[in-house]
Amino acid sequence: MVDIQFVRENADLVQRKTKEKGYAVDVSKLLEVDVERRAQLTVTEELRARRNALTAEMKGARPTEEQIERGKQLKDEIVQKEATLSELEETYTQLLWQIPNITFDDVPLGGEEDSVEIKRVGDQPTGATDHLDFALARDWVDFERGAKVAGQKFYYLKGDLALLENAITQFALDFVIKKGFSFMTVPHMVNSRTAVGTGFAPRSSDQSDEYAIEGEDLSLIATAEMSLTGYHADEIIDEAKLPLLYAGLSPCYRKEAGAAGKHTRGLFRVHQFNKLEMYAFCLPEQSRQLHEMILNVEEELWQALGVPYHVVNIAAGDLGAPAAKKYDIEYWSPVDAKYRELTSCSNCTDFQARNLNIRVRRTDGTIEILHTLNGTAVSLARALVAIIEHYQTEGGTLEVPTVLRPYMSNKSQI
RNA sequence: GGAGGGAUCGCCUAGUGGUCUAUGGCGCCGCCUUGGAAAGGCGGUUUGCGGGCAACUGCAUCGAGGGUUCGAAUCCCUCUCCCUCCGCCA
Repeated sequence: MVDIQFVRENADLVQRKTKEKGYAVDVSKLLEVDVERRAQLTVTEELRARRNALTAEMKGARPTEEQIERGKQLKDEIVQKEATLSELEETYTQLLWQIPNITFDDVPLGGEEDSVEIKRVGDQPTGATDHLDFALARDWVDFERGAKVAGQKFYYLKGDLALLENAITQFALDFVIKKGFSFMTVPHMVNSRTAVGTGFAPRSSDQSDEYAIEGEDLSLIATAEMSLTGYHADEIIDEAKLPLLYAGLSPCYRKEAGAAGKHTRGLFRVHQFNKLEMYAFCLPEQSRQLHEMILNVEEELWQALGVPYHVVNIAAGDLGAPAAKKYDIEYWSPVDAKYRELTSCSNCTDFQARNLNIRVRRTDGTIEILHTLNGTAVSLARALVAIIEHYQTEGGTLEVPTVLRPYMSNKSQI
């Protein structure tokens, strides 16, 4: 959620930014409820103060009938006021949680088409075999049996392709560790507080892209970002320890509801894939720079893998609620002759951190909400698509990118 | 999955209905003392939301939520997590 203090002081700005992101939220209604709620809170607190005073008065001696009678009356009033208060709180919270994170001013306005290319690296070759046809011909992937065993969009990776996935993972892992990220494996399920707090599940309603475990307060993670964000929930971290850089490896589970019509062939959009995610907890004043740093790591990594790409500054209307700004790296697809999403890198500022109560204690003792960022190092299924499209040879084999060879028994071809 | 025991302000800890506006110790901060330090003494030290220029002050917070009561850290219920034992098991 956003900072209510900020909303109070910048109502017009918040309303505008919210609209730009495509959210229909009545900010003035929220502020109205906020005022009511605070007034009710004051009244309730005064009554509680009177109750406390009465209790103090009764200390030591046996309470008189008159005192108990006064206490009973106070209690009734308090119960009444508290009921009204909690109703107001609920309305208030509901409205507040509808407001998405405030975008930075360098985020382009508009929808998906309005995202801005800010950089292009590599050339734009065309004419390659589709990754699925290529992989099927080598018996590297089996969607039919995936469907038999689990359902549509589940798959087996086999043989050298499975080994290649492993090699990419190892390479990327070594790469980000050198960049200062601490590796960790993470829970593959999270509770609803974490799912909601990270912005992946709505606060009330089961409309979610996550797979929920029936009868449990658990969902399969859609990304390690969820587990990584929750890692420091309810903690106050000393300023000197920031930024904290983590890299989490996990499978990602997505229902991909509503993905019909989008590019869905083969491994590009599936229900389950592995991903190595970079994550940062940092001081508010560090997050802009760290965002660029994480993007830079992504770029270096994909340059090392030799895949042409461009970087896109995602437009406001295409941003998720938690992000203040997001860069996507899209690789050039020689099959489709266009750029396709490969990685993503978001600055969520204090939005997720406020939800999950993650704070920093400054050296002067003050406490504030810290900032969080996340960025894909490699999303393995898509990485395989990109590499198959770019490294196929005329002989029908796949050249192994140079940097991956040490992780592939030094093979140059598979 | 079963049985039992736990969860208190950074850490340890006292606390079975009003003297808890939560004890004591450790750590930390400030002051006194000192040539300087240590020891010692005095004071302070959870977090959140309010009021006040400030000194200061109100409410909440003893794992979470609900209940009983004039009054709950304390009693009751539900849940979460931790420990021990049993069962199961990579």
